[in-house]
Amino acid sequence: MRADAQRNRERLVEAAREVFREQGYDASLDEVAKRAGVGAGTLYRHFPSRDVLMDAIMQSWVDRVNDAADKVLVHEGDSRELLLAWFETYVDLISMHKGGPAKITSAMGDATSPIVTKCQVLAAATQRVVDRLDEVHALREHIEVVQMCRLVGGVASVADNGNLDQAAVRPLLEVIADGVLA
Amino acid sequence: MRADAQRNRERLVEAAREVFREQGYDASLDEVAKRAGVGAGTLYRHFPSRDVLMDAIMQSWVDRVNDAADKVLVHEGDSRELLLAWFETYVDLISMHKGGPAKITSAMGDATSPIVTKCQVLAAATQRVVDRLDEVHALREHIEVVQMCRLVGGVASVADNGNLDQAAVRPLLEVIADGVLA
DNA sequence: AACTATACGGAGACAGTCTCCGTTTGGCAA
DNA sequence: TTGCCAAACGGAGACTGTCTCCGTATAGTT
Repeated sequence: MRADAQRNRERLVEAAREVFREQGYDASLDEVAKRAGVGAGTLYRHFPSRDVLMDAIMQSWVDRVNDAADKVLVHEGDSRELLLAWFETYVDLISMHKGGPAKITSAMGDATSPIVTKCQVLAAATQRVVDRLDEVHALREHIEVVQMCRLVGGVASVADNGNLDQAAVRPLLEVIADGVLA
Repeated sequence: MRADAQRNRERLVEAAREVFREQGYDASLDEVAKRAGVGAGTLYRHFPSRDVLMDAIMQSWVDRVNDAADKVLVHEGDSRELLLAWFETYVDLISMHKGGPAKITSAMGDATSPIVTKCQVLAAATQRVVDRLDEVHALREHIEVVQMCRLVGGVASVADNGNLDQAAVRPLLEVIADGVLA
């Protein structure tokens, strides 16, 4: 890749991160281009769709997911507490931008989505938590990781749309936790 | 209201019902006006926002919610089956248009939303089911109806966004049911 | 039939998406 | 160093959807 292309790409990702954080996932892409100091054509050449741009933004996010899972797993406490701690972390992780929870959760299990790799990271992290719980046979049988992600993602979507705070989300996560525990 | 205004209003509601069913909640409002054979101004005078139009469309839907609750409540079976039957019905009811589940669920508990009355109907129907279950002390304590609506609404939103079929939704509802049952 | 409050319609301002194509430039080969 | 050209740029503009404004039409009254 040519040096100017590389530079513009980075500028675009940085601008997008900024604009999406400020205005949510539906922010204007022309605004992103403007803020990056490039033409609209350049943006669409690098990132043919909003989702592809989203995916690029999230490169660094992958590390954060894994760190967060590490952190939760060293925690002590019973199975329910561990699971709830992960659920709350999960909600935080996918709620970076307005519209993010719905976006990510709908891509969960869709192999053609531009952000599959990100979903896989999230699913893998959740799998680590599930493995830990399986060691002590804490979970009901036949529960799949994808299903847990959908359930928690659903709660996060509702919270995102309805501007619910953590206190309102907590009891919902408790119901799900109790539902998946044996 | 003048007779022509009345007529146009009805035409608009009918056209909107049609267009939303075909194209989902994000369909073009100018398209609705066109299909109704009126100007855009007329549409916006009658219905200042998409939500207000949505609310008008749903007038007849209210009856269907109550009928559906009646139907579920005469059903025999244990508490879990009753609850699951209602959850599945609930998902169907709020999934009339693409984007509907998220819309309705985010309005749940927001007193300023133009579709509050519709949410109240839904919550009241759910309350009837909850009352029945409380008779036999089937539910865990401290679970609020709004929370159940949010949980099931979350699943419906995810299913709507990700095009999940009933078979994929069922296990998610089971987890929620097991989580709220004592 | 005349009057007027009410309602209508659609042109057009505005905003966002995305493409097309003339122009510029980075990097390489001579 | 120079010349070349594939690669990349930029932004005008086509297109779509939202919503308003105001000149025009008419329902209902007197």
